[in-house]
Amino acid sequence: MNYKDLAELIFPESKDIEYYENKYPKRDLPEGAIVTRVAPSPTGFVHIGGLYQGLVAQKLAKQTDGVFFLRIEDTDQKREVENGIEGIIKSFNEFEISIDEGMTSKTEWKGEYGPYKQSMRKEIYQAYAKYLLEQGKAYPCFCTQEELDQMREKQEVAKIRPGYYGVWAKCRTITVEEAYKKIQEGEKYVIRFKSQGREDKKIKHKDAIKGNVDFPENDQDIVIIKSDGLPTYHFAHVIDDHLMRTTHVIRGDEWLSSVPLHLQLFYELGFKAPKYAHIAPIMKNDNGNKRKLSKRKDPEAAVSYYKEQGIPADAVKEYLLNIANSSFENWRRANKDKDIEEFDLQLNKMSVSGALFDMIKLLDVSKIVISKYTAEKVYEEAVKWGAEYDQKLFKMLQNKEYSLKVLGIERGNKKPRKDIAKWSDVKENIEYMYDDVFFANKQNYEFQVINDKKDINKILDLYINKYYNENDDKQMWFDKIKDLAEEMGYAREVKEFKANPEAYKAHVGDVSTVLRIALTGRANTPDMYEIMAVLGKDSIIKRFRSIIQ
RNA sequence: GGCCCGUUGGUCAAGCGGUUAAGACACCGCCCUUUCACGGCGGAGACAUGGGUUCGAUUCCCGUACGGGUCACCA
Repeated sequence: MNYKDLAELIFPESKDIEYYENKYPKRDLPEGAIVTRVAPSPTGFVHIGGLYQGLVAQKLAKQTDGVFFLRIEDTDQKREVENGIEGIIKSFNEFEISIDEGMTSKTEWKGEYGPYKQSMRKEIYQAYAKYLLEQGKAYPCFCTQEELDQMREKQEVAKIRPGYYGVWAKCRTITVEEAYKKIQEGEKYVIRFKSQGREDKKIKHKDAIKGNVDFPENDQDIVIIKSDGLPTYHFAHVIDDHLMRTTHVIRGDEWLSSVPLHLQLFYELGFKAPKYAHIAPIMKNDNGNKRKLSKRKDPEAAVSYYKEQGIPADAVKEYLLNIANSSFENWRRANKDKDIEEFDLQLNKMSVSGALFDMIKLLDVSKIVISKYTAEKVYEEAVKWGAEYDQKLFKMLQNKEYSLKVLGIERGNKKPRKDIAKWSDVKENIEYMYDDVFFANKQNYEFQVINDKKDINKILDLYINKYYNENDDKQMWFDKIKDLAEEMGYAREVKEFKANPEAYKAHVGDVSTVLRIALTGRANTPDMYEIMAVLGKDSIIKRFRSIIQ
């Protein structure tokens, strides 16, 4: 009896690995094209870090005319959540991080290297496990959880490095006959990889982001096939990225210390190892300590958060690119209207350590992004967001023609306003422009320099009855306000007033402020000429009359 | 604890043996301006620490401190 017999007993149905090697041939791609992937688990939560990694991986593939695919890593059935896969696909769609290959629904995929879901690849992993078994490079292990726990305890007490290795790897020395018998008797087992590594020897690894990193060799006999027949992450990674012909594995740096194991697995299987790029996580300051953005504690860790808040996907991507390559910011300034597709992302310029997530910066980026949108685009996005998250806003925007005018105020010129950072800002920003909303809200007119009731009444009265003409151009319009100021005994120029403050009650700016507050209920607004033009004469008169007593 | 990695203003970060140590966000002031925003100009603010190496270290080496990651039949 030999290894082959044992392998045959364990995986009688498995195909020869040649079958898979032929089925998934080397990709025919141009020189320098890279193949990357994003490989999340369907836990029902899409982390911003996952999106970040996906964005980086996708850009790199696209830049080189390579391939970017989405693989679902669902080998831990305990963690899988209903609609987890759909959620992942939806998120990548919403952020327009398009995949060339991969799952398109829970059961369907596109691409020639599928299935792109690990639970559907069970037989593939088993074929390779069998291949290892046949060569004596893997073996069944019958240790129970309790035995493993006890072993660990002993190791801890004795202050020995924990793990299943060397003399501690009990099942390593079980004879083929014995193992055969146990399996026939129905004993539970896992398949472990028989490591040839030595802890006292070093391996060199050159990471595309972290640079040169030396590690001790792996000497742990890690589990490659769990008792449920599914592979562990390590084994699935090696098999999948080999068969899917991934050239660059871009993943979170929590995997960095597994590199010796992975390299070893690639080597023992006879595969060429891919290049690795380990991305530092996005962190958060928590009482002076840095920690990864946490699913439980930080709402902004979930990609869904950005949608709920109404922060455009474009803005989130720009911010993420900022973190990825700080040169992006300079590029953006020099190329204000270019698509981010044109930015050349470089792995070796990525930070080695994790950046703190900066919401204020994100919002700043977002303001700039939105300031460049057309009124039409702002309108569409705001309506879409409102429909889902804010009915009042949604209703307010029903009149499209009017809303476009409102959203078009000071938009489209060389120095557009930057006062919307997220769609949830829109309502507060423009609600006073809608008569029904304006009059429904209680206005607290807090007049400032000029606060004499009689003067205010007179200013408003004179303005609508004597001065306002909706056909005036901006110059004429402002001259009229100056005339009004003069008539009322206010300085018609601010400079005049400053030069001679004793001569006047106040100045034209203060008169304007009265008009502005009466018109909008607030002291700070965009250009008043444009506001009046959009509101129209009737509304202006109605608003002023409601104040004049 | 072992093993890896990191540490430049509040934050993101350029830098790669000799620099007045960039820039962005945030902050402050001024200008522009009928308000706000935008824009322009200016300001404050940093090389964790101790030893080396060197004519010279933010940059190279070692230690210390601090921070992060990892040590599963989870990914």
